[in-house]
Amino acid sequence: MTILDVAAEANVSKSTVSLVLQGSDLIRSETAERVREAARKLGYVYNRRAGELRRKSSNTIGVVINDLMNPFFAEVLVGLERRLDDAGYTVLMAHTSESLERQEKVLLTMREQHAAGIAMCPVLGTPASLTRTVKSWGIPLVVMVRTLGRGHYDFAGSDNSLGVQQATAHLIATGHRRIGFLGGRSGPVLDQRLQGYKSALAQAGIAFDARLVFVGNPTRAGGHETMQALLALRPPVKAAVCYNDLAAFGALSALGERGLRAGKDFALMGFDNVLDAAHSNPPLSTVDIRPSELGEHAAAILLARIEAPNSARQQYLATPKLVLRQSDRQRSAAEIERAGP
Amino acid sequence: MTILDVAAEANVSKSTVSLVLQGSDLIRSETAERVREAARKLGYVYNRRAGELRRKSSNTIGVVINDLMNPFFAEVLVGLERRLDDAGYTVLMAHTSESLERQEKVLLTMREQHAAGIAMCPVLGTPASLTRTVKSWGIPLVVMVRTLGRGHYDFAGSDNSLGVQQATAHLIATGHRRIGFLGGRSGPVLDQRLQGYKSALAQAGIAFDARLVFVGNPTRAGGHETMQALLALRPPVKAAVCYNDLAAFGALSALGERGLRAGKDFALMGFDNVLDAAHSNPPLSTVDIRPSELGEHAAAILLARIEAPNSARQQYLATPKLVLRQSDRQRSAAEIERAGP
DNA sequence: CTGAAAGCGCTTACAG
DNA sequence: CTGAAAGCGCTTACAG
Repeated sequence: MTILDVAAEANVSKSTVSLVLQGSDLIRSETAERVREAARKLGYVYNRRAGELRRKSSNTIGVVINDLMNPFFAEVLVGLERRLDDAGYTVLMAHTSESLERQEKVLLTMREQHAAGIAMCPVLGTPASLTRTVKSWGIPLVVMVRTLGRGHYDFAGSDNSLGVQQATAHLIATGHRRIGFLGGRSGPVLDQRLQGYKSALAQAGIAFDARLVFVGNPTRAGGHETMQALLALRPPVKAAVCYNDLAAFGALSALGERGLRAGKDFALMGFDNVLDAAHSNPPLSTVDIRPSELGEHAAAILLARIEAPNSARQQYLATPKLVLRQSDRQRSAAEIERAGP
Repeated sequence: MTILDVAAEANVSKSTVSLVLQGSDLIRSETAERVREAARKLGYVYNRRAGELRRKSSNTIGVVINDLMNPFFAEVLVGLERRLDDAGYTVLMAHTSESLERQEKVLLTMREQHAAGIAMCPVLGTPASLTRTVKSWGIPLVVMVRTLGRGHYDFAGSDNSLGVQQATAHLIATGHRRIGFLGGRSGPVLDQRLQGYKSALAQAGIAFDARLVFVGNPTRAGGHETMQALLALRPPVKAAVCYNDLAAFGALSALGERGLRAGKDFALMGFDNVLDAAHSNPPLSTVDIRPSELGEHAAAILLARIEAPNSARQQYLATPKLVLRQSDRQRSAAEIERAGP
């Protein structure tokens, strides 16, 4: 079932069929209608592969995600996909599970498929040179969430430093001076967020205390563990900002196990504002970087790059916005101090 | 940069290059090595599109997911992708957001791309005839999670009725007789789960009370709302089984807002056992259907179907297993009754 | 073991 | 406005 069959059915040449299928206005409308009718009748389906081979173009865009289990990335992906779909592209999704090996494999596949572009959240430990490598393949690339060195590449992410600074400053403003930092694996994002934490402390004239920083996995389990460690400290710490919402959820769970409740006995801030944050127990106060919007911006950047391969470098940095729900509320620090552990 | 360039570089014909690239043993190893060396030197990259066009085969498998924001589906997807990747396939992922229109569009794209197979969680309201339609395209299909009528198609899902029955029976065994059912949008899965709820009640000689069933969205927000509605009932209800974990998380949140805690003041059961359930506040007791394993089984079924298009119908129904963490624990029903609302 | 030739299903100048 | 012809980069019988 090819264009030739349709041509025969409609009594035209295959060029005519091709033109009609592309919506060209070179063809008289009666002829076009006859062709469309024939295609419909025969149940013809376009062979995109053949078309793309000939035209040397592609309408698929590769998206590589490092951790789908984290709702943050799932939300980014959904935004990205929505935008790409609207633009008529198809997404070839690949999941790397933080494995560099898988990432390389996946990138090769996308190259073999002649992806029209690639959007990727690089795996931790990705060499900064990767942006150049992909560029050398002639495939437009947008890096998401995690920066990849100081190179010259399109990027969509968030102002991590500013966000954590705001969260920390908020906690300070409500009376806390000993504030923990929980979760986060080493990488550019952790560096940036810790940076924000430190600068908020500095601005308030509070000395940075490395013993209050607990690095772990940026997962629920990691948040749970690090909160347990934090709670073991004496004198007790009553406030913390988390690397991300996922860690905060784990922290909420650890607090609950001790009979403590964020928003009453403890002040806790997340980061990301994933959808789940609105209905955690208690609802999480966090830093909103609008994940799905981030994905949409990444898509827009990539599409623009495809249009204009040599235009200036593009960048989207979500401006963080505090959203205060319940986990940060509490009795005043003085009250908590009086109440004791 | 094609096979012809490599052929020239290695002083062989392009057929030879093709054979070498396919790992054929028809070629003398010295020649093969020379070819591989030339390819490496020139930075040759295989044009999969051309190869597939000629061979009339494909190594991409379409995966259509209805709701990526639900971690359950994200986990299914991860399992599926892992297995497909191991088998050398590439996944073309599409997200339908419960839109029938998008589902049709996405399916057409997969057809145009000549997907080697399709794995899909159908959107609510998908006509049962879809399985036949896809079959008529000659594309192997495995349906996941939601059944599509009584047709003859490969399926991977879970025994929903049995799972909810176990959860409900567990609550009954711990002394409850008035048990709510929360969340779930109408569709085959809800029917099956409600069925399990009813049969557990029936087995215990408890009359079904429609006023205890609150249907809503199978989301956190839905769980939150329906729990609020349940809590408004008089006399108070102290136990509920949820449509899924997501609804249970929302329910946990609603309880918390009232100063209630599941596992102490209320007995709550989820369904799915998503990763998050281990670290919710409190950790959720639920019905484990091993989501990522479900995805792996779906992949295996699809791969088997691709191998043997005419073999017997395949089916995987995850056997549910109760996992009791904390949300179901509580003072005995008698104690709760005595304590009052 | 290796090469010459046809063909997968399209698109795109080029004539007419 | 429409058709004949070449070609996208591969694979695969078929000779030799």
